[in-house]
Amino acid sequence: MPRGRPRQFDLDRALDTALLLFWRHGYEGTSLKALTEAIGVNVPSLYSAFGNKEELFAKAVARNLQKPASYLPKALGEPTARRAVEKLFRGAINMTRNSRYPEGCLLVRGALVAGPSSEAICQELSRRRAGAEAAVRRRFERAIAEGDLPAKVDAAPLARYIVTVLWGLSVQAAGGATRAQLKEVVEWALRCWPESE
Amino acid sequence: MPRGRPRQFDLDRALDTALLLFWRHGYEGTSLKALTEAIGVNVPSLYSAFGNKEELFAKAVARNLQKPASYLPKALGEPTARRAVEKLFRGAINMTRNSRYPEGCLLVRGALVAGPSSEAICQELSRRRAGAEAAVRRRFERAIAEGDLPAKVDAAPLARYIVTVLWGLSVQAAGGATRAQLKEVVEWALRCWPESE
DNA sequence: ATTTTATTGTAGCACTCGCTAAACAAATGT
DNA sequence: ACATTTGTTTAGCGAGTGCTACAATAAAAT
Repeated sequence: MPRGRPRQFDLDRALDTALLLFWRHGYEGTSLKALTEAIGVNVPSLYSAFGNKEELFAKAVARNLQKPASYLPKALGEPTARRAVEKLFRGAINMTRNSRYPEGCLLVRGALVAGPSSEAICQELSRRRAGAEAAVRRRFERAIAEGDLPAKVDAAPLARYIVTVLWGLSVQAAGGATRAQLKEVVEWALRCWPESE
Repeated sequence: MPRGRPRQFDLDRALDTALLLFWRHGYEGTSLKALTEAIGVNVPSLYSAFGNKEELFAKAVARNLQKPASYLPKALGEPTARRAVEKLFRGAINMTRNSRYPEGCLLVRGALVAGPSSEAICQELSRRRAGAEAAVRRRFERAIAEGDLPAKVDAAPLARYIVTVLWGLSVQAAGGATRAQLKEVVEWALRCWPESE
């Protein structure tokens, strides 16, 4: 056991409920009062554990990518690019319309825009989205090298298209689109797939 | 001339600068102080002219649809559904990457999520997005009735797919995507067009 | 000239924001 | 027993939030 007084709340549980709040109301829409009340802890305890609101948000984003959004790396592990994208979309819909989570992706809901004081948050999320896009692009580059995708296909624009649909699905989900409706969108989105022509 | 002391600022100009601020920083990220300073007017004048912050936002949204986002009804007036969608995407990119405007669409940037006090704003924007989707759907229904689109095509899912890409483009633009990159996305998005099969 | 009507400027309301200093409490180390 | 370390509690800071009461001002109506 460590030296001083033991912490009276679970760090991971606290981070999970913080994640849910940020996910639902966004960075600016989530107040410290809401956070501390939901976690059941006082403000200084939260600060000594996670730093400040900005750091807490960053850690919540990291946790989001490890747990609820872990479908992305898993999907990209599929043997073919086509199946990877299918699983990617399926995973997105699964997370995006899940009773345990808010509708849509934290990377889109968290802070697409913000006041002058929270611009760093926007940029952080923007980088994360770009990271997801890059991961998809690398998977397509591999698929091209393996002959899985036609050599004439350019990986970067295709990846950008796929994640554009992905972010669009988040907006739709945030607006109340049902799982079936999102599936229909994915069906249309996949009709342009290179192999099918 | 009306009865009392004449207003010393232009209502439309004020609404335009309010629109730009809401557009850039979102509803929650735009403070009354920022609004009044940018417009060059005191708080009570703003309130007597527009009501409160929420009403001002609603009027800014309405103005946005009349001016910067007027490309939507114009695009849907094109003779064929295919050309309508092409013009829709082109108009969206034009607005979304325009030096005069923030990057992306107000309907997505304004308030995708919000704190408990601003949920009405989210719903308002959600309704507006649904309205845009419905307009596209009706255009497709007309196209099907005219034989412009194959009869087996279902208008609603196709419209939902198109606007999903549209909202996705807004997220991409907000993240710094260039005009050329967005055009590449649109190219991919249009490859699934029914006629092309 | 006076009254009426509407906007403007000043000041400040009650409240929330993110955040922190200081005292108290509970564990370990010597 | 005592000091040390660490977390919790209480209380409150300064700044900012949306909003409004009130008096001063500028026009039209009488």
